[in-house]
Amino acid sequence: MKRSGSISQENYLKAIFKLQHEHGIASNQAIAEKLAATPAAVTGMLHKLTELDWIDYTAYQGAKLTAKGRQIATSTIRKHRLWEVFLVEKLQFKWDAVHQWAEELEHIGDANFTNRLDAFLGCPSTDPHGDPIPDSNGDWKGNERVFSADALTRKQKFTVRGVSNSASDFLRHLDALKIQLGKHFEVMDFFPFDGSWEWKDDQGIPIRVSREVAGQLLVEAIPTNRGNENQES
Amino acid sequence: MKRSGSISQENYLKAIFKLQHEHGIASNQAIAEKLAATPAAVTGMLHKLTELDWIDYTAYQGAKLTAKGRQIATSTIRKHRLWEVFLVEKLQFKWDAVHQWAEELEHIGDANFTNRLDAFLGCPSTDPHGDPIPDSNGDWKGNERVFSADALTRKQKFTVRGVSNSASDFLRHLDALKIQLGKHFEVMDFFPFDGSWEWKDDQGIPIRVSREVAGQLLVEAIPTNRGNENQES
DNA sequence: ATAAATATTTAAGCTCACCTAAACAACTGC
DNA sequence: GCAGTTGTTTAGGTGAGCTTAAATATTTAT
Ligand SMILES: [Mn+2]
Ligand SMILES: [Mn+2]
Ligand SMILES: [Mn+2]
Ligand SMILES: [Mn+2]
Repeated sequence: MKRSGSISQENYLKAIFKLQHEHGIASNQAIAEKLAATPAAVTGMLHKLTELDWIDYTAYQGAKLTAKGRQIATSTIRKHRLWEVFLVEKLQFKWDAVHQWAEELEHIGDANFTNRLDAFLGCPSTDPHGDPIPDSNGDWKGNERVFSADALTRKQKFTVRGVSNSASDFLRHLDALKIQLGKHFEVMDFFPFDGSWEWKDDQGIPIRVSREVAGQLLVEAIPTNRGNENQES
Repeated sequence: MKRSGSISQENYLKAIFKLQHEHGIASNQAIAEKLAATPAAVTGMLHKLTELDWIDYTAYQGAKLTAKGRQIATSTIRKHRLWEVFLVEKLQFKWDAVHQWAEELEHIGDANFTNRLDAFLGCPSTDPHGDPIPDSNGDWKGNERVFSADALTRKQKFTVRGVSNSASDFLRHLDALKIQLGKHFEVMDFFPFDGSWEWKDDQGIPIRVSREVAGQLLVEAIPTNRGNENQES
């Protein structure tokens, strides 16, 4: 089996997929920004993707994926995230170094290839940044209990579940703070002056976290034993 | 670190590298055949590679790699063969299915990436087809004791070491004959009529091997205990 | 409602890597 | 040595995916 679309086409579909989730529709400008291209280039490609029936596109309105377009987009995202797991788990890359390579690897391999990679990696459900990995049908279960760390409240215990920004400098900053996915913390204090926090980790070691960091960190609250609000059976 | 050359350029360097080994120089026509392109396309690319100082090229004469060109070529071959090992050993692909994917994967990753992949695979010295894997300096030790199976002699015991043709249909034919790399055989008979052979494997099971198969199979003789000709200390 | 600002499309042109067809150079046979 | 064959290069052109600049559509502000 060959690649569904060209590398460029797959990148467009991926961008449209993500923008559609955020804004309901992908505007020309937003696509252009995400792909570091000019709006003129985007218009041209949107025409081509419309021809291929991978998007529905109305001039001046924006683009939405068709079923086939969505399938290609999610399969590309699946490959991207599986390769990132491979690079971290098997090749020992740091989590801030894998995106650039995954951006190339995601365009290689068919469904059979991807399923073998998936099996080899033990069918992981999230990538090294906490993002969910779609299954071969393009479906995945998001964790609804995850929310941005800037919405935490005092005394709350929580687990770090992901990042909403995968930029290298942010990830390296988290390394410096010894903040890793899966690690447990408790909110000690919040400082309205600058929006910063004091948390303490499972060893009782305190850290200071800026508003910028908390705003891009995804966490899941740990229900307290006595507190029983919003508990799922 | 980014890719040394474009994908197309790397494919040209790889082709020139192999042709140079076979014929001392890479002719326009031979390159064109290997890359399934027209001679006119090759001339154009040879000009570009000359500009980049990756080849020495004299019009109407042919191309030879410079030191830098050789470095890029061997590093691409290294990546190709390491990925083939990965696909067979880790993703359980059959040896006739890996070349197509390696042809794409070989263009991804820098030296650090490749060295990590190499380490993860346990620094293999040959790929699934018995071809040697260059080290990070582009050097490798060929096995001089390897020769084509059609030069075997009666009663000779030998080990299958590689194939000089990696085409899928040939590899699948070897699978059907249960001929695998590393397997031991003994020559039972040779039939000059059609150039075919009878061999028997380490279980004593006899197989018939055609001239076409023997001519593309690489083997290494197993020295007999009493015979001591050409023995290295 | 209209003017200004913003977003999008069209127009023209670029680079890369390829193609075909024609011109040209280099070998080959005698 | 010259004709014919083979191999190579040049000339002209294509398509994908870009660019900038100009034209046009849409949205926002007054
Ligand atoms: Mn990524
Ligand atoms: Mn990509
Ligand atoms: Mn191969
Ligand atoms: Mn290749």
